[in-house]
Amino acid sequence: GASPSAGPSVGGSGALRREEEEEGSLPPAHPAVSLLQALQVARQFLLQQATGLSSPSSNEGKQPAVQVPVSVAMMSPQMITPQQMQQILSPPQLQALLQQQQAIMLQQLQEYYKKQQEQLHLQLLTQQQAGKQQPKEPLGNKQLAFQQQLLQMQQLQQQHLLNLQRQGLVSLPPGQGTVPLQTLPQAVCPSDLQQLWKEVTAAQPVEDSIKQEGLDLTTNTSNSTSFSAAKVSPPISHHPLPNGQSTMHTPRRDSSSHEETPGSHPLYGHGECKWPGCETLCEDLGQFVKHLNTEHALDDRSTAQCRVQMQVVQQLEIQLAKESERLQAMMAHLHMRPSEPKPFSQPLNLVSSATLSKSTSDTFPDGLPHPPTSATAPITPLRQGPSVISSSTLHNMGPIRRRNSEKFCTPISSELAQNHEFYKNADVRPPFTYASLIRQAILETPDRQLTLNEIYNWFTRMFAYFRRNTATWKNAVRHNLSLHKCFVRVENVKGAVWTVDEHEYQKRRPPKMTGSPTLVKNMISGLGYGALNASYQAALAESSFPLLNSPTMINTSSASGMLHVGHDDVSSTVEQVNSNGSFPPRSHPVHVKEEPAEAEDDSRPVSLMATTNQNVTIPDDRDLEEELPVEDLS
DNA sequence: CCAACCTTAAACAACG
DNA sequence: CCGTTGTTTAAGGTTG
Repeated sequence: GASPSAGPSVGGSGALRREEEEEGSLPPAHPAVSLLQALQVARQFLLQQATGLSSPSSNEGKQPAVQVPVSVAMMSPQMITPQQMQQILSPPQLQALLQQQQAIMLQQLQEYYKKQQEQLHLQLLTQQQAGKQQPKEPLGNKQLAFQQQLLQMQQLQQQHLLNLQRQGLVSLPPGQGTVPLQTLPQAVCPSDLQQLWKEVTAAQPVEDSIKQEGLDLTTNTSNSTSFSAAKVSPPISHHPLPNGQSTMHTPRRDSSSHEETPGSHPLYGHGECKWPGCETLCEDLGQFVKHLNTEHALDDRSTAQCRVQMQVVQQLEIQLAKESERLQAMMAHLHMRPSEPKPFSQPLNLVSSATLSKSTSDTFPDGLPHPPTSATAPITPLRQGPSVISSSTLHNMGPIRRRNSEKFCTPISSELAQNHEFYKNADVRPPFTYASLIRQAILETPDRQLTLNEIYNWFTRMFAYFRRNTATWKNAVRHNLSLHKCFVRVENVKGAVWTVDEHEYQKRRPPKMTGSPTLVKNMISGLGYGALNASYQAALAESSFPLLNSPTMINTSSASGMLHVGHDDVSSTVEQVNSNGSFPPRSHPVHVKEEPAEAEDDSRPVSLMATTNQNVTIPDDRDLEEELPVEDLS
């Protein structure tokens, strides 16, 4: 019995190590996988809401009890991978296609919304009647569940539309539940509304109208700016519903806030910038506009954010589909027939969403110079998506492993910084390699060293995705730690910690970046338009990046500062930035090798987190756990 | 088609 | 003995 590949090989200590290890790419997500992810997101989302998002996880080791039936994985349909499409089609074709696709998607989505709403209402009505006429105990629970489902649907819709708005996919939803008809921006003609309203209530014709609207979106190619006129409420993405809440919550609630802001901007609300990840305070619209143009111009960062945003939207769409499916199953189970289109009793989000789009696009908030847009202009044919990122988005959402994206387009820290909220809650796989993630985790800490377990915790804390298959990714993490030279293990009092040898880590980057003209070309065609420069900056940023939790800092000081600094000095930059995090100036973070890592207690746990996390849904008990453990040997 | 990368899986050792 | 931490090796997939 000779073991096939048994190779305990005691001797070789790292003999095989390649000198240039990379972290460049991202995980190869298969189409099926991505779908699976989406489904998982949906599930988790629901679970979170359903459980009132209070998961009593006291220790880091245990997962918050979110179990996702693997069975879901079976449901992945066949689909053409974006990658394949990319191979087959030329960039222009791709773009056109993408555009088309989005239009269709939107359209379908809206129809979907509508139908779902109808059905839901029907259900409700039926149920209520039934409930009145007969006590029917057993139905109680189900009904609750139902209503919850309904609420979730609504939320989803809201969220989705908001997201669409945020990225300019949709001009603006007049009603959309959050905006009272009266306060509709001038962009929408009342007449249009009325007509649509009629159609809507007529139930049948609605689809047609929606279709028209959907098409409208596409045809409307000439107008470049989409995120112009809109009074949009700030993303109310996460507000979990109280568990058993049964009443239909009218979206009204935030409508008031809109009315308060006269000449508003979709990205501006409550005195702060609503750009994902950025909560910069701006006193007035003017200031905000200025801020927008300086901080969120067309650069790599914005692009990346846009991409993620698109991802979010996609996830939500899929999620919605999934939930709807589920809902139907539920209804089927309860012997309710979602047929017979019945006029609903109250304005539905979805309806209003369908309403929108029409004329809105040309409206332009006067105060908006819009330099970014102009930069985007070259991409004329595209209109409905953030064209700049569209193609890259294509990569990004699919199975494609865009190794370049990390290096060229999306600095991990930047993307993370802006979207950690997203990754935290959505079960999507972060587009970074394990190596870069690990590094990020380590660099984030004041001492730049973490125990394995702390790294684990960081993963689970920062990414919903990593709350799932722990065995797998933990193994991968360990694997990466061992494999890459840039990760240095340091013996410590309380065990061993891992540090990053920035030098090593950086070592391989330059060759990669300059090394392949193909990549660059690809990138240009993909990202296009001035992204090259951005890529450079991205690489820069990636190399030197710190905390994700303080968006402000990243937005301004680090990002801009970085650009000016020059890539050679990354390390110094790192130092600078990190000093922000308040840690004892350690002269050579890199060569920590033998240090016992004396007293790194620097107890400043929450400080960073506190800045941004208000609405984080996930209770990190481990957070404390993780921060404290350091030996407070007084 | 190949090489380079990355991820995943798994065997195995050292340690507490 | 078990679980964690580290190391290695191998295989499979993607990309250039």
